[in-house]
Amino acid sequence: MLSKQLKDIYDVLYKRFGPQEWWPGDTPFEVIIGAILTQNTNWANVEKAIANLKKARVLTPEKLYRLDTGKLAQLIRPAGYYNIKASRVKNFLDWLFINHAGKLANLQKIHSDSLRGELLSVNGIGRETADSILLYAFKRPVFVVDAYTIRICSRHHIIDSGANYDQVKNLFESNLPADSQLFNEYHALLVHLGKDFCKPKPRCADCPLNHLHHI
DNA sequence: GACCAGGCACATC
DNA sequence: GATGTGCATGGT
Repeated sequence: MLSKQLKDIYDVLYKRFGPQEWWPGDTPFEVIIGAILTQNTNWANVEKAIANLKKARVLTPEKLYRLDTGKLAQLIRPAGYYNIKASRVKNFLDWLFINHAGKLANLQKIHSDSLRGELLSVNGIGRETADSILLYAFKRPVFVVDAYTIRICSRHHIIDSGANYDQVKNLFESNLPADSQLFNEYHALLVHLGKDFCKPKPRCADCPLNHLHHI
């Protein structure tokens, strides 16, 4: 039974690592900007970039929308890929202001599937970033898949290697209750596990999930 | 110095 | 649909 297996994994991780209290960020807007900045980037570097934005007092939709893209790029330099990420932040803001009056509150009434489609239409927002925004900024019961999720599930034979993003997302969403708090904690726990035990070059001898394979 | 980090778009086959 | 490449800083 897949749902029991997924629940067992969650219980093991929660007991081992405890609550993760994601997403780190004071406001939904900060969560969204962080979701774009953390693409393929260590979170510690993103924190430096966000600190720069706060220090410059531009971490609001209005201020960032008006800020010159080159200036934005310099502020977010520590996050890496700063030119392309500055464009991506701008693309999101263009969409927000042109289609939704620049107000995040206007997004609350949009259904998750529809909002996901709109976010995916923004150049620079892909599936993981869109799902992170839906779950962590808007509390929608959407499961976020990332490189760690696929690697962990693949190595523990929960999915076959080569499974794509949507297959893995569908697996979790179909076999767990649609609970945003559960999905929040589950994804964060998988990332924690991945950082400690599931790097590309495996060091999985002491992985907490190993004892679940009691064949 | 090598490796890695909470991806994505785009070109190409 | 699968695969390869550019994008870039900073920690271990």
